[in-house]
Amino acid sequence: METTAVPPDLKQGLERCSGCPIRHRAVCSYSSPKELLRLDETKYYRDFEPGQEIVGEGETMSFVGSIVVGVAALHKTLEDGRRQMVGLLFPSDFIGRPMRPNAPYEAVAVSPVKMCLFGRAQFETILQESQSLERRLLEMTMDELDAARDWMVLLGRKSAQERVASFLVILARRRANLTKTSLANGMVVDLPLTREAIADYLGLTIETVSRQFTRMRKTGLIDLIDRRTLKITDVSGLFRLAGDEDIADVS
Amino acid sequence: METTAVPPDLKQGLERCSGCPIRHRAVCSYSSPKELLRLDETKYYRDFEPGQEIVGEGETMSFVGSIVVGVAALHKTLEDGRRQMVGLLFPSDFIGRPMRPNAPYEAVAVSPVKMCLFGRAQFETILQESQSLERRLLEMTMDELDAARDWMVLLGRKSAQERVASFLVILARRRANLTKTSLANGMVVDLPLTREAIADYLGLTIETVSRQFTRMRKTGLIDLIDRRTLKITDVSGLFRLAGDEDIADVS
DNA sequence: CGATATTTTGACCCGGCTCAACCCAAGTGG
DNA sequence: CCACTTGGGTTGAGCCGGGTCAAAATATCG
Repeated sequence: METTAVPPDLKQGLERCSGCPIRHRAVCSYSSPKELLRLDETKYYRDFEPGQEIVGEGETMSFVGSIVVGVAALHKTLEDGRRQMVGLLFPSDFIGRPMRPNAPYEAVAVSPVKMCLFGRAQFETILQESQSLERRLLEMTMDELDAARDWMVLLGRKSAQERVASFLVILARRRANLTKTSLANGMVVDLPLTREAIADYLGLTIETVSRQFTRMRKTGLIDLIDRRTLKITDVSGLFRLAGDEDIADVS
Repeated sequence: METTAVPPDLKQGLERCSGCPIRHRAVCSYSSPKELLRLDETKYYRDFEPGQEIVGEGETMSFVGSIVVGVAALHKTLEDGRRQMVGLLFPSDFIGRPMRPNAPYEAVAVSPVKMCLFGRAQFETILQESQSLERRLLEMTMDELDAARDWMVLLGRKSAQERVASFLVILARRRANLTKTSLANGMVVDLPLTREAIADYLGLTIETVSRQFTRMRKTGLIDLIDRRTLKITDVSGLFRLAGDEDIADVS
């Protein structure tokens, strides 16, 4: 139960948990200073290149952990190659499920990713003894379930146009939260995903995604700055298109 | 902390928790006899008619609890009336999320439903103090999340034919588990849902669902016995159509 | 037995998929 | 420095699966 067998240089670069950028939002956010010390001893960091696989579909996971920096995607694939994204993870999101050795999906780094990891067995042991970790994990799982259900509505009932609009709204919301600016016309959003990944997210083809973008440009809802950046020129129009959002907090 | 204000006759019919049909699978399945006593004191039963609303979308829930008998569905609805089912609940499944007062979906009884309920605030109190309840709730939430993600693949990438096949496979699996018989040709499955509910489940229209059923009848995959019952005449064919299942356990 | 709800079937249409060409930016090596 | 490749993105033409609308068939229920 000492420091685990991790190359010491991996411990460099990022310091103790107390200074961790996701300290207050990740699975450890309810942990006491004492518990944090224990996690501190056990954790290690690992980096992933864009496109690099974090775990394969069906594979046994040797670790679980949180995204500290970057974006990762969870995919499921049918035998004939059709793919559907089933999770999009940002810093502070957790990958891996205690008590469930096998990943039911593939996890891939979308941008350069830094993860804070724990050996799965070790994490399970800690979890057994920690009410606060378990509580937070329950909360985060419920949030993911809520997101998954909104996503199901999108996939089951929305048109291509509405799907793309919803996707942009999600990104804009996220960004507004993070930067604590309000959603406003002229807001610049950068797309963390390629067209292909967006298509996988939305249950569409890349061609359709592309067409919807240009259509929204022609309608004056958005400005395409470059392939990874766009400006929302008509927030309320976009929200109306997306369909299911509380327009309430568009100020 | 006594018995809550519930008409005493509701306490009849179903006895103490120890004899409860879902005792070993519900949220309370990890609870000690001592904890069970506490739950026993707090719980009450309530019945819902088919079609009756259990909670409305966005409504504040005054209770949480488990389905003891029957089937319930969770729906989300867009402003223009398009509906998508986002959850299908059977006995032992749990409705309501601690620490989240508002339901993000509508819950409706599909068949006559008997629920074992707790006041939401009371349940939250008990949950604070109970590792075993919380652990089980976490497990169940993760299971739901897994199901939701399979469902997303269905909605995002499968054809109408594949969706209906997948739906039947899910029902057949469930039934095989419950009755402990293996999946076999000639297995009779009863549909707990109307065509409309099936369509909502699958992200299709009732017409398409109907057409796919008759198509599968003509192909010799199934026999339609009556509108709520069918016989699977070609299990492996059905599984192949469904596409993503481990055909492994078709014996 | 009429009356109403559910399901099936048919005819037609359209949104999004397929296939293919083209564009554009960023390497890469001669 | 330029020709060539390479990978992502856009655009166009045509098709088809599943939606829409309408009507017939089949329960279900007083």
